[in-house]
Amino acid sequence: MATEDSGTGLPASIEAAWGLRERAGKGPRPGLTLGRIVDAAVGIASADGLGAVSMSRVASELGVSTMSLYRYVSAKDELLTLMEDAAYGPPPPGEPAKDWRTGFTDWAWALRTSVARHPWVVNVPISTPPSTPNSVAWMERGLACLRRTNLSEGEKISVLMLVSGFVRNEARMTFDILAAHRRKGQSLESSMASWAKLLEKLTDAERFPAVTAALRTGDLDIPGGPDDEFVFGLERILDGVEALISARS
Amino acid sequence: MATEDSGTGLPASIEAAWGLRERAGKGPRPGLTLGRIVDAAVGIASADGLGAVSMSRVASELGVSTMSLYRYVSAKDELLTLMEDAAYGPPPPGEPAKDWRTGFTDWAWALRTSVARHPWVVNVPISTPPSTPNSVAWMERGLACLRRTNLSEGEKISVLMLVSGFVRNEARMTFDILAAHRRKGQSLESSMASWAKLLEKLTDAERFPAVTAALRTGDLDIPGGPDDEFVFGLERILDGVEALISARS
DNA sequence: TAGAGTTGTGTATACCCTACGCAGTAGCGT
DNA sequence: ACGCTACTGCGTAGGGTATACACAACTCTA
Repeated sequence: MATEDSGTGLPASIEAAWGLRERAGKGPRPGLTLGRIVDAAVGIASADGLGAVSMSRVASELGVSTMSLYRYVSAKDELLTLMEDAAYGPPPPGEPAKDWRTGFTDWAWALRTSVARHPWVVNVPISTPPSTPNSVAWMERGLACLRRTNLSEGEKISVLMLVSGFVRNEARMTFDILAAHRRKGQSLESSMASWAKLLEKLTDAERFPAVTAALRTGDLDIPGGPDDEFVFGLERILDGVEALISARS
Repeated sequence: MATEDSGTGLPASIEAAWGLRERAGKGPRPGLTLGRIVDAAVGIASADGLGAVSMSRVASELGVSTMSLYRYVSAKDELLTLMEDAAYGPPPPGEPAKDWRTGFTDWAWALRTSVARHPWVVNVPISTPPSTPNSVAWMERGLACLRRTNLSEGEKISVLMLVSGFVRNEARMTFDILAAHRRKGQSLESSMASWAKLLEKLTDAERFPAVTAALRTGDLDIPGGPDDEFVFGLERILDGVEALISARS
C-alpha cells in the first residue's frame, strides 16, 4: 500500500498524474502504466459510451486481469477522474488575445471543443473541485485571459466556474440528448422541434398559458444548429461580466 | 404490457404521472401506486444518497418484492426521472412580480431552494428534455416571468435553460462537494479554503503563474457563505439578459 | 361461467466492483 | 551470493446491481 507522505490528501493515482510519487524500485517492474490504463478506458468510452467502461472491460482491452488495475488505481472513481482529465487535455498554447473578451471567448470555445471530442465527460460524476493537472492548466489559462481586467482574484475564479459550468451544461443538453435521440432512430427533425411537438400534446392552454403561447409562435420549430444555444448563452454571460468590469472602471 | 396508444412517445410511467392512461380495470387491484414508489425512493435518496436507491431497496422499503416495481415502471431510469420531478415539486403559486427581473430572480431562488431540499437531484442523469409535469410547470412559470419582455419565445426558452442549468450546476458544486467534504470529516474550514491550500502544494510559479498570483492574494481563503457564488453568477447572467432586453427597446 | 388481461413474485442470468491471499520478481543490505 | 522485503500480477470469492421470464392468483367483461 502506498503511503500518503506527500501530504496533499489526494489519492495516490492523482498524485501520480501530477508526476509526484516516483517508483520505489523494489519489486518487479510494473507491466502497465497509468497512462495506458486511462487511454484504454478513454477509448472504450469514446467507442461505446461511459457506461461501457468497466474494470473488467478495461483490463481485457489491455490483456491483463481485472485486479491488476487496482495496483494503479485504488477505485474506479479515480479512473474516472483521470479519464476526465485526459479528455479535457491541455488547453491551447500560446499567449491569449490582448482583449479579455476575445481571449476568454476563445477559451470557452476551446473548452467546448474538448468536450465535444469526448461527449461522455459530462457524465463523469464530479466529486472534488478541479485538482488534476489539465483541469488546473485550463484554470491557469482562464485566469491569464482575465489578467488585465479589474476583477478581484476571487471574482475571476467565480467567472471561470460560471463559464466552465455553462460549457459543461450546454454540452450535456446538446450532445447527450442529441445522442439519445439518434440512438432511437429519430435523426431528421431537430430534437428541439420534436420536443415542441411533445409539449403540444401534454399542455393545455388553461394550465399552461405561457407554454401554449410560446408553442403557438412556432419559434421552437426552427431547427437551429447545435451551436446556436451555446452562442446565445455565452454572449449573455460575457455581457454580464463585461457590465461588472465596466462598472468598476 | 401497456400499449403506446397515447402517441406521446413517452414511457408509460411518465404518462401516468401526467394523469393520462387510466387503469383498465381488468386484473387484480394494484396494491401500489406510482406515487408511493416514488415517495419511497425519494425518502431513501434523501436519507442515504442517490447511490442507495436500488430497486431492491425501494421494494423492501415498501414491503413488496423487487419485481413488483416493474409493473409500475419499466426501468430504473424512469423511476429516477419521476424522482427528479417529485424533488423539484410544483413552482411557487401566485402571480409573479411585475418587474421581470424581480420575478425571474424569485424564480431562480425558488428553484435553488427546491434543489437544496433534495441535493441528490443534481446527480440524476438527464436523458431527455424536460417533459414531466413539474418540470413543465416550472417552465411555465419561468415564461410567465418573462412575459412582458421583448424577447422572442425562443430566446425566453434559451434564458430559462441558461438559468436553470446554472442553478443545477451551482448546486452541484456547492452542496455536493460540500457534502463530500463533510463526509470526510473536514467541516471547519470552508471547502474553498482547503482547495486553495491544495493548489498551493500542486502548482509552481513557473508553470502556473496566474494561479500562483491568485493564491498569493489570499482572496480564496475567505470562507464565503454557500450563497455568495450563487448570487454572483445569477447577477452576472441576469445583467447579460438585461443588456439584451435593453438593446431591443 | 369462461375467458382474458393484470398483478405480484420467485427464479435465473449476466453483469458489476473490489477485498483478500498467494506466487513470483527484483532490488537492497549484508 | 544470499536472504529480506517490498512490490507486481492474478484467481477466487462475496456481495451488490438491473431485469427477463414464467407462473399463480385475482377480477372484470362477455
